[in-house]
Amino acid sequence: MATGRTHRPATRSRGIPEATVARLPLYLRALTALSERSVPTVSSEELATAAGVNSAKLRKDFSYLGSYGTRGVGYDVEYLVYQISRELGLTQDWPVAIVGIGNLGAALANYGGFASRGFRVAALIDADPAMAGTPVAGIAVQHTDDLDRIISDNGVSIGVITTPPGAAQQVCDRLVAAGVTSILNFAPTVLSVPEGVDVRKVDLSIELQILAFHEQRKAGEDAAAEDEGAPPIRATPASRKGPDGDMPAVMPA
Amino acid sequence: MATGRTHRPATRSRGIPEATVARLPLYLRALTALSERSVPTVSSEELATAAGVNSAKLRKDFSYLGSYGTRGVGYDVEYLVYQISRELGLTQDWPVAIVGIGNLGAALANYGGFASRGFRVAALIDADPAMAGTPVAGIAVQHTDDLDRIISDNGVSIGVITTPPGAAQQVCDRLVAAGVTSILNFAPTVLSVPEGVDVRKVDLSIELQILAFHEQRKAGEDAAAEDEGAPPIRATPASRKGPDGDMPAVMPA
DNA sequence: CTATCTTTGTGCACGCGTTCACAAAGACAT
DNA sequence: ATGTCTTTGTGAACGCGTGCACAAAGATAG
Repeated sequence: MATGRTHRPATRSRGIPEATVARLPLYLRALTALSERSVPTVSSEELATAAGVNSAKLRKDFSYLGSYGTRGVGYDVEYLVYQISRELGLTQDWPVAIVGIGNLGAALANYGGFASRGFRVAALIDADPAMAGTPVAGIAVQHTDDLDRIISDNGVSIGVITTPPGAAQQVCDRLVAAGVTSILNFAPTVLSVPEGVDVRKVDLSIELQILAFHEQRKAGEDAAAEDEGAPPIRATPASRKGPDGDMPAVMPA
Repeated sequence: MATGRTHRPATRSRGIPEATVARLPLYLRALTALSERSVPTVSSEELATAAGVNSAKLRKDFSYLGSYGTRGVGYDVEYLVYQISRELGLTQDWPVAIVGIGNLGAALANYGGFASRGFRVAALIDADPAMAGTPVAGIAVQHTDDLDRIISDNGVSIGVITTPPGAAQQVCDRLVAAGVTSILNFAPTVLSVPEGVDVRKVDLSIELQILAFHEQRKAGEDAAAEDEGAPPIRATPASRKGPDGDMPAVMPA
């Protein structure tokens, strides 16, 4: 039974803030584009606009990595690409395992941007025996029974969960038990992991709901101010699937 | 030429902080699960652990919505589900258009959690003429040429971009011109949008890179402290596709 | 060698978010 | 009616992240 520990563990390992780490990939992408255009140097102002951030923020971010700029000139593109890549750990190979080869899992396996920077889809795992052996994106799907061995054999430390929500926690536990210490979770579930395991979640539904909130705010400037002050009596928002009609209808406040 | 304005516009419309808005979907999900189990009330402590957050944080979040709890008892599940749904704008229907029906776009169209709460896939749009008319997830794909009309006819205000990165900005501009004011961007690009348009990005590559950073930190406690102090001379991280061999090799610091 | 000009690196202040800790409020038993 | 007990709601302190504004550094020209 996993105790609800979902904190990101030891984010601030030493120095370099989490917010900066989250922006480094943005900088790296912009720098790579410049590198492909053979641009030798770039100023903080140019790079900041390319990455969509403030220039002061960018300079402060880079200051955590070291003094890699030249005053009056800017930053050397190639050198900075290498430094950020090294800092992010992209100079080494990261075998990744995707668990749950449904629509989304298959799409991720086929996603080109996946393997772009050091990440390599090392294994596809699914619980459906009928899928075992089926090639997806040129890789044969393997069965969940062999999960432990697959993770070990390939030295996978990063797992991607694209299973239905009901199976996510179980898959997560098995991945962690097999040695995975970083998990990218696409299932709409709160995963409980032991200390030392990182979990990042990608949740379409949440993103849409946040957008809907702002959208409502934008549209609500004129109309839709109907019952703002007086909350409606209806304690049943819709026909919820309750076993009996025993819904509270307390209506506090 | 879009000026690089990627700030989230007017997040703090009135009251309710952005961080709280981002957590409301989590609470809603946990509450819905409780509702389906016909649990009448729940304490902040229980709900907090179910949602994977701190109980004090949850109470403060709810305090922004109003005083919906009963001291000594907790929160009424059904009532809270309705209040949060209303606050997030989930009581109304949100037609969504997905642009770019590749692997990812098709997966999203088939994604069940999409239509779960008020969101309805109203249109699928792709630039490939060969795809026009092809049904994906039971919806016929339409061509980009009709984008403007499709958005208008269906009253779409939320667009999802799953195109290749090169086409993302152009698609974004067209969506905005057609009246879309909220965009969920899966393309690895920094989108420039005018004031009043919300953009949220989902970037697998960035998530993986952040995980790799922490992974490297975890693994780097024992070994991998090789050349920390002395950065390598190699200014060319790999064989970059430069037109000529004119790479700077400046090596500052 | 000196002056000027550009751009970095950063000290500082401010605002947001998180967490603690506790008083107020209500349920429940007697 | 009174007391006890549970749980909410929130004031206050703290820490992190952001942005301003400027001094230091180095390039470049004369």
